[in-house]
Amino acid sequence: MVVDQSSLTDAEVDRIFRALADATRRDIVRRTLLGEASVSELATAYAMSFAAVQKHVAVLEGAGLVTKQARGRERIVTADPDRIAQARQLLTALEELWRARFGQLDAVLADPPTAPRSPAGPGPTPDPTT
Amino acid sequence: MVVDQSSLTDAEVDRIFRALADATRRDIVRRTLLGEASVSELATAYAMSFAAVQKHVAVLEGAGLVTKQARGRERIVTADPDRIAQARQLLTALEELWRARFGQLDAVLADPPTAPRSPAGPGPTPDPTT
DNA sequence: GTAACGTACAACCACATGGTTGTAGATCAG
DNA sequence: CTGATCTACAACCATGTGGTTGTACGTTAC
Repeated sequence: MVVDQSSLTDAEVDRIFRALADATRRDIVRRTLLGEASVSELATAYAMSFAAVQKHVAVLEGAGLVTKQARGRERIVTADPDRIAQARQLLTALEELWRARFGQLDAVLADPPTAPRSPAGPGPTPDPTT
Repeated sequence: MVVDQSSLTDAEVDRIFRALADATRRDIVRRTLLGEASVSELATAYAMSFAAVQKHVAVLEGAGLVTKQARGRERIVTADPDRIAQARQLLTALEELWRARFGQLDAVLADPPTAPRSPAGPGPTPDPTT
């Protein structure tokens, strides 16, 4: 019932999910959710070059999942929980869409005289040839 | 509170989010959540070749987001809402991780009999010794 | 000032991805 | 059987991705 005003472009959603489709980046999100960390601090945690971690952070930043702020010569990375919530909301919306498939149930309850139909949807009649 | 035993590999999570990082594939998931559809039926909905849609379905299938079942010469595609729920749960876990940053408040409320943990401090003193 | 540190960025490489076309095999309709 | 449909799969191409190394520049420490 919560009408979510996502206002996310397809391209933005692409970037968000793509950014999350990497274990290193998910771990960076975890760490920066728990507490801010500089890029170099993050880099020490992974078996890859500093530049590689830098790129991962850039991908996360491009997806809006983290933000960078300058502090002296360091760049402090902080995760944005709202962005994650938006992503989660997208998945929740999908699940609710699925629920709507059986949601004729509500219609049935509101419309008793209707014959109990199978939730096969607006497709052709199921033809089990097996 | 509900301890979800996802038991998802990093590689699996990668595949799930990567599969969701494409507008066409997300739309296929939507359609097949609402009702089953053959690959050729899906293909008519997009401005690309049948083979391209076939590949998208294969990516979704590889991620476990949809399943294919043979029906005559057609392959019926059906989305798996459980898989989507798993993905959502991963994001929820991240958000809860963030909440933990602001104190064991929830932990205290949800875990009364346990001895009071040492106040890890909600301040910016992260020391994630993995 | 000099050296070390943290970052940015470019160039490069191997490989995956998203698309195409083409060919071939099953299956349904006539 | 013949033809149309649906699918599978291979080959190919352009582009993106994840990693590397190297260089340059601002900032901190001494």
